[in-house]
Amino acid sequence: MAETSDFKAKPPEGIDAIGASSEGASLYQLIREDIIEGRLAANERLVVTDLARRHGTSTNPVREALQLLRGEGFVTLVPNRGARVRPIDQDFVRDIYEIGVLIEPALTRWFVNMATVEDIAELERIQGLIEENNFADTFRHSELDTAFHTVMYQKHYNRHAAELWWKHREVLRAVSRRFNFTLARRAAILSEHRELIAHVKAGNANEAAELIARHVEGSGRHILEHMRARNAARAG
Amino acid sequence: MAETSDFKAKPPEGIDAIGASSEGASLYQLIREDIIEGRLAANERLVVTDLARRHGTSTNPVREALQLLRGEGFVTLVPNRGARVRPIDQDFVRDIYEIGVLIEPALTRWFVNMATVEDIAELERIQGLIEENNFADTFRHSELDTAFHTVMYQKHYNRHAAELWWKHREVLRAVSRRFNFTLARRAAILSEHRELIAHVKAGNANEAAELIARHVEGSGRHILEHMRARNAARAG
DNA sequence: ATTGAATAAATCGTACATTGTTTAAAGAAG
DNA sequence: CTTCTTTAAACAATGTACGATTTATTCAAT
Repeated sequence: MAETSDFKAKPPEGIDAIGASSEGASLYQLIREDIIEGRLAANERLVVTDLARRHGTSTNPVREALQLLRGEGFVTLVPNRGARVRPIDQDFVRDIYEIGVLIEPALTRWFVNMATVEDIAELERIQGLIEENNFADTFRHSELDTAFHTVMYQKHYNRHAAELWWKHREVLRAVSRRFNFTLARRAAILSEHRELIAHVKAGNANEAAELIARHVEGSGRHILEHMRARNAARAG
Repeated sequence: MAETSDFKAKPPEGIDAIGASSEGASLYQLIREDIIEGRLAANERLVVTDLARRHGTSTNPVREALQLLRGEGFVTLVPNRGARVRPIDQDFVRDIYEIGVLIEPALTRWFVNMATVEDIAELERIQGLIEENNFADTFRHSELDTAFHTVMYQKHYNRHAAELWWKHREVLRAVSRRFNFTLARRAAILSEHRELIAHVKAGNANEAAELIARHVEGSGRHILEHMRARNAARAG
């Protein structure tokens, strides 16, 4: 019933019901995307009047969007000196994937103990689509992969943890979109997902948690290596 | 040399260099305090014009402060319907202390491997003050206890994790300020701190991490039990 | 009692005034 | 002539005021 196109990755239930003013909401999203997609350079100044002109609004919605982004950590503000893009650099990526390594195993452990037949079927269905796609369309892979993990975390009782995961996920997804998956990483992703499903079916919570720790660790390292390579290429 | 009064708990280095406008900054802090201290009821409406009048400013700084608070998760906003206080209830507390249980052991493990003689001396000094105070002044205990853990986490390379810890810590501190420590909890805190110092001295990272997990778990449960008791008292 | 229009209230966007910061040019000292 | 200081003007952030739009409330009529 759920079809291919359903996989525009959406946040888990009850998360991030964006509530800025209508103008502000879109502004927030636009600026935020520009930051995590890398269209705005690290530490670039965000001049309120410029942004307002560019988006055809007055300054007030821009100011509110910037405060919102500051609260979420994507922008730094110095009094009377305005806002700057918080750099999404290697440190940033390392910080958040390391937090993922700590949190996701706990979320996974709970999921394994609570998973229904439908949950497992859904995992297998998505995994089927992932293997069918087989990294041909990397964007699609990213969406499917996110959907896979969302199935596991979306019902978790700890909404803070799930929300944190989602926020970090969005950043990592945006960053990794700039790179290609290595063959080794592709193989690891597929086998780890399959193994994970097996653990879920068997109810092996601890094994699943351990596996997810490795999975997240591997994903994080993969992204970091790509970033390092690109930085080296730029420097050289 | 550092004296008693030094222990107004301050955030670790490089964290939360508050950067709203001067008016906005104080507004942000005031509203935020009102929320986590419980002076503003759960789900209470935050009317911009009221807040502006009450604090003697115009509406714009208030709006920006609210967006900032929304970004940090203390306020919910619905377009065209304004802001409400996000309830800091048992779920909220459980969520964030559980995240602490996952993150703090990792921070601790790193600290144990990196601790200098000065770090350990500082821990012992603070622990001395904690035992000297012996919960006579509960506010002072709270400050000292926070300082104790800040020594461990402030130098950690993962600024995101440290920042997260600090944000959660502030909330838990505010909530627990409304309750008294049980005798059992007092004993546990003192002995766990002493044991922790011993582990740090011996370089037992794993034991220290395990201990911190128990420590945070115990602290969280303690707060939750108090909240439950009070809710029961209110209902009955 | 329920619906619907009138009224009140609050949010949201725009425009503007004020204050602080940055830049660049002119002048003084070496 | 170069370098440093001073100063003024452009620039941008912050705060205020106000009108427009949306939502909530009241009260009358069926």
